[in-house]
Amino acid sequence: MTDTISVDVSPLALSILELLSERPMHPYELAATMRSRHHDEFIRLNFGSLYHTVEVLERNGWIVSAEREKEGGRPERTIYRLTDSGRKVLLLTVGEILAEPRREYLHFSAGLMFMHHLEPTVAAEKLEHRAQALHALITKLSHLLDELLASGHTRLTLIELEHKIALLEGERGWVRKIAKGITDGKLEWRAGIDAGDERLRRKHGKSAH
Amino acid sequence: MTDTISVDVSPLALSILELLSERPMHPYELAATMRSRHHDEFIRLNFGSLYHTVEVLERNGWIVSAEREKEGGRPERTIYRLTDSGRKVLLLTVGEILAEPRREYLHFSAGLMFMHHLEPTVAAEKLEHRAQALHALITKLSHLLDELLASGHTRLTLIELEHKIALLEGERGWVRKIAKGITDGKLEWRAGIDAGDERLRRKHGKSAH
DNA sequence: ATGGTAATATTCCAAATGGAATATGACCGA
DNA sequence: TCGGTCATATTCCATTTGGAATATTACCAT
Repeated sequence: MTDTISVDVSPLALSILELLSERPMHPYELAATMRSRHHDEFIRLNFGSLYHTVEVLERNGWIVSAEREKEGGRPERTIYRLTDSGRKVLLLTVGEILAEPRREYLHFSAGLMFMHHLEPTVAAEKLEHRAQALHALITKLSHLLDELLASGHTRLTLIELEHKIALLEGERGWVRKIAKGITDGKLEWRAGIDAGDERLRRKHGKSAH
Repeated sequence: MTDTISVDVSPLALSILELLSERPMHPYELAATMRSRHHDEFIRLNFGSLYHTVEVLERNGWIVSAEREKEGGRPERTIYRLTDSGRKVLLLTVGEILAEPRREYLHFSAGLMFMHHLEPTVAAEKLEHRAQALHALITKLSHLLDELLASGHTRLTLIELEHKIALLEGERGWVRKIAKGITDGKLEWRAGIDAGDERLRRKHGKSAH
C-alpha cells in the first residue's frame, strides 16, 4: 500500500527523469534535447532551475552522477543516469498527472476577473484582439503538427501539441462568444453585489471600540 | 507613445491593485477579502508572496502606506492605498492580459508528453479517472455558479467562473475522446521517430577525438 | 595564424514563492 | 478568572526560479 503515496515532482524534474530514461546525459544536453523536441514549449526551461533540479533529483536518489568527463576538448561535464527508484517515480508521476486534475492558475482568469474595470467597448476590443491572436497561433501550430505527422512522427508523441491546439480552439470560440455578448449587450455591464460581501466583512475592521 | 510600454504585473499584484482601487486596506485584509470572494481559486495566494508583493508595489509607487494604526486592540497594521499611477497600471494590465494570449504551462501537458511510457490500458484508465474527476468538479462549480447568480451576483462578476467551467467541459470531452481512441486502438501506441531526432543530435556528444 | 562569433557547459546571484513561526488580542466555557 | 482555542496580523526563512555572467572550445573568414 506504500505505492499510493504521491511524490510531488515538478514538470521540469519529470522531463529530466524522462530524458535520462532514454540514456545518460549531462544537464546542458538535457536542455538542448528538450529544445530540439520543442518540450520547452510545454515545460518552463532555464539553466538556473535545470541545474538546481538535477541536484535535487540526485539528493533524492532518483538519478546518480555516472561520470565526470572532459571529452573532445569541451568544458568538463557531469553525466547523470536514472536509477531504479527514479524510473518508478517517473511512471508513478505520469500516471498521477494524467489521472488527477489540479488547479491551474491562468493569467487570463485574472484578466477576466477584473474585466469590469474597463469600458465594455474596450473590453470587447481586447477580446476580439485576443481571438485573432489565438487564431493565428492555432494556424501556426496546426501547420507544425501536420508537418511533424507527415515527417513520420506518430500522433502519440505529438499528443500534447494536439491537446494545445484543442485548448486554443476552445478558447477562441469562448472568447468570441463573450466579445459578441458584450457588444450586443447580452452580458450586462454592472458590478452586482460584491459590495454585499463587503458589508458582511465590515463587522471586522471598522467597528468602534 | 509612452503608454504602449507594457509593465509586467503578476496576477497577485494585479489583484492587490484591484482591491485597493475599492478602498484602502492592510495586507491581511487583502488576503481575507480575496478568500471571501473566492479569488484565491484563480490567483495563487500565500502570506509570503502577499507581503512581499505589497512591498514591491510600494517601491514602484503604485501604492502608498497611508497609515500605521493600532486599533481595537488588534496587532498593529499598515494600511495601503492606490496611487494614480497604480490605477493606470491596473487598467493597462487588465487590457493587456485580455488582449494578448501568453504561454501557460500546464501540468497536464507534461503528463501527456510522457503518456507513452505507460501501457495503453493503464493510460486509458488514468484518463477515464480524470474525466470522472472533471465531471464531478464541473457539477460542483456549475451549482456554485447557479447559486451565486441566484443570490444576485451578475454574470459579469462571475465571468472567470463561467470561463473555468467552459475550460473544464472542453477538457472533459477531449480526455474522453483520447481515452476512447486508446482503448479501441485508433491512437497507435508506438514511439515514432523521436530517436531520429537523437541520431541527428549524435553528431555532438559521442563522436571520436 | 588570428580574431571574432557561435556553441558548449556551468555557476552565481537576485528575486519570487510557499509555508511555518511568531505574536497579540478576542471569545467562550468551566 | 483562568486556560484553551480561534481570528488577526506580520515576519522569517528555506526553496525555487529566472536570467545574467563566466569560461572553454569550435568554426570560419581574412
